[in-house]
Amino acid sequence: MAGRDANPKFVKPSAPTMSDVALRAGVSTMTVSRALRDGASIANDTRDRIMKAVEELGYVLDQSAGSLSSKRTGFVAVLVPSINNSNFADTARGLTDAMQGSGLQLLLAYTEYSIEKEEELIESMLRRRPEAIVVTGGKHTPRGRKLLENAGIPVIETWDLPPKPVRHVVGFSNAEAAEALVKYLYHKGYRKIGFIGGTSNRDTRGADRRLGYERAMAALALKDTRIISFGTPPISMKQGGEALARLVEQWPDVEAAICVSDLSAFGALVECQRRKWLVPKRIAIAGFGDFEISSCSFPTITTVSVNCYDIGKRSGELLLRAIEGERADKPVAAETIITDYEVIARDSA
Amino acid sequence: MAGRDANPKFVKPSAPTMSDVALRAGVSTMTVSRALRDGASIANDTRDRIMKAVEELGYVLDQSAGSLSSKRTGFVAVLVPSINNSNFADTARGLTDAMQGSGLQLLLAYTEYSIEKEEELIESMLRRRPEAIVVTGGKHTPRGRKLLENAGIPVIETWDLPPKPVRHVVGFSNAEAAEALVKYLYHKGYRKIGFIGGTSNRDTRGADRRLGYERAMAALALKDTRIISFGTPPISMKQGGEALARLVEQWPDVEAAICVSDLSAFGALVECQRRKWLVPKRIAIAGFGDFEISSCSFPTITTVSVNCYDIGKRSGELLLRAIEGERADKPVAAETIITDYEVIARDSA
DNA sequence: AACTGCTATGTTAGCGATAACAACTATTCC
DNA sequence: GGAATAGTTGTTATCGCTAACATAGCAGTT
Repeated sequence: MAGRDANPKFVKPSAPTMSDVALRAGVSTMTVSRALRDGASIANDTRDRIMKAVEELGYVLDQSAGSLSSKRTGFVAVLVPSINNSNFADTARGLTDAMQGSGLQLLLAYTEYSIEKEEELIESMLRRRPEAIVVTGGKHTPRGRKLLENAGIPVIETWDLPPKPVRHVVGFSNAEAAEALVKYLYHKGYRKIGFIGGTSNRDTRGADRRLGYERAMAALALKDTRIISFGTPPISMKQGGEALARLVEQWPDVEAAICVSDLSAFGALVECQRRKWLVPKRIAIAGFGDFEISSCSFPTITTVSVNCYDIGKRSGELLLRAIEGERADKPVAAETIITDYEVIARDSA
Repeated sequence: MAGRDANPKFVKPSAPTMSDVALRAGVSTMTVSRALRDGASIANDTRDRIMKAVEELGYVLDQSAGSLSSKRTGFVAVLVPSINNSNFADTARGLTDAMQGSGLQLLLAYTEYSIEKEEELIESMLRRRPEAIVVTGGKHTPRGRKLLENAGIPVIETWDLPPKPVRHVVGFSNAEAAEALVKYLYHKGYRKIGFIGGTSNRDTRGADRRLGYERAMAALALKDTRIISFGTPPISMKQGGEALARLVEQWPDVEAAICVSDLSAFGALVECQRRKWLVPKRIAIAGFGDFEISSCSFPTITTVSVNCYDIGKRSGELLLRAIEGERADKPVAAETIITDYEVIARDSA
């Protein structure tokens, strides 16, 4: 036995192709092709014979060959900043769910919050000839944007409301949502409100939230902004804690802290617990994103819920319509879907 | 202008192909093909001319066509139970990082903790002719397993140590890790130790951890196991809290609770805070997975760190070697890489 | 001058499937 | 009975690229 396998002329048997199946079932490859998709008219016994041959040979359709001739790859490219962020993971899940049963396959990649990396990924994704592409945010490198514009496929920008969208948009205004949060705190009586975020503008959504904070403060005639920029975005729980420490050190009178995300808000909250400070009595804390932890921590964290899952779901639905439109040579008009956000009042502020 | 566009005979210009580039640069397609990959010998001015044509036409290589002829798709299929779990997200990140610059593209999908769904996904992944496939866990449907065995590509099972692996393995024994945690608690003086997990065996790693708990209890001659099964796995923070409530209701004397994951452990911890119970004085709490929250909560949570990122990273490295082996027609021998786990003693137990 | 060896390019023949059309059977209907 | 119709199956020609081999040109060697 071993000797036979050790045959120096032994060649690895290549995977069976459609012709192998056709030969075995006594039909043409075209008939096999039809049998393996639904919708085609095939005699029942022919189909059975083909399926038997498929089974016996362990044949698996080669879709890359198929898509070359059909010009439909069935791919949808999706770029998110990070997958280690449950917000974007939720969006990815929404997309996946929306595409269930459509035969479409997600091509997922992470930009690591960098538009240069995004440009690179857009190009490598386009090489796979996706039928649509979903990106996060509306800020791209010039070449990145050009690649998207010339891709000849539906493009969806998410998680933002770009002033000049490439085509479709599913998102919300991060600035506006942050403003709403400031106004909520104002309404609750807080005046000396601080903001905790990352150091750079790499995370454009984070930067927009800070902008919203500043705008709202100005609108409410609260002149003294208190901004702590700390850590490379996205900032972690731990960094949120450190940032809080800096905030209260720099402005001991601060009454409330808005954090760029719930993760940093939780870190800030824990820092307070460590100091045995009562939240919100000693200082109020608010987050952004409505992560699971905010509804579960003690005290629960006031935050802005942004329907991450919905962004994905509705992008998926839009994308199905858009792909259908392309296939039927009737491109759908550019759409902008604005998703809800909502200030979730909880115990921390 | 509008009139010209409205031309009923207007046909959407199809994307430029390699021949368009070749024509424009005055070379053959083969030369273009060579110019677009590195490593081939090309005169500098020819390459420049080609690149100029590429630029002008906005040409993007069609890799699906290329891989048909080269028989290298550059895809690596990865199946994880869920992407909304930072443990698996970390593994995915490790894989991505390991594959940086290799030109390989991840095909990621979620099994939702179901091996039936996994089977379905294995098949649809194989249709894309990946060059390797990474799955989570060692338990598959019979057909799923057969598909993996006959795929003719390197297979890596992760996050587990299957008794009969398909081929390569990168993981650790969840049961053993849970045992280690029980022994740690025993060492700290706890005897009445409970376990909190999900209801079904769908999450096989969760089930293995429970098994390890039971084995360790038996080994330590602690006859009374206290197991709460609650919620569909993976159980959430909130469910962890409810499960703790049930645990102490059913066994008021319980001294320590091991939770199937850090998320449920945090939920349990917060439930204690809500009751104003001191942790670990009133009851000790331990988790599993070393999620960020465990190092950041107050008190910090004792847990088992399982090197999720490393599982991905090392899988990626193994996979690169294995793919290289296949390409060179020298398949690498089956490998089992056992990753570390470590009980992280913190404040909650 | 003839040979070797190297680099740069072209030619031909697929890769494995599907689109589009052709053709062949039954069946139905008048 | 013959035409029209519907349902099945086959034929041919790609899809856009790359492997493998062929070839041309040139430098260096003897």
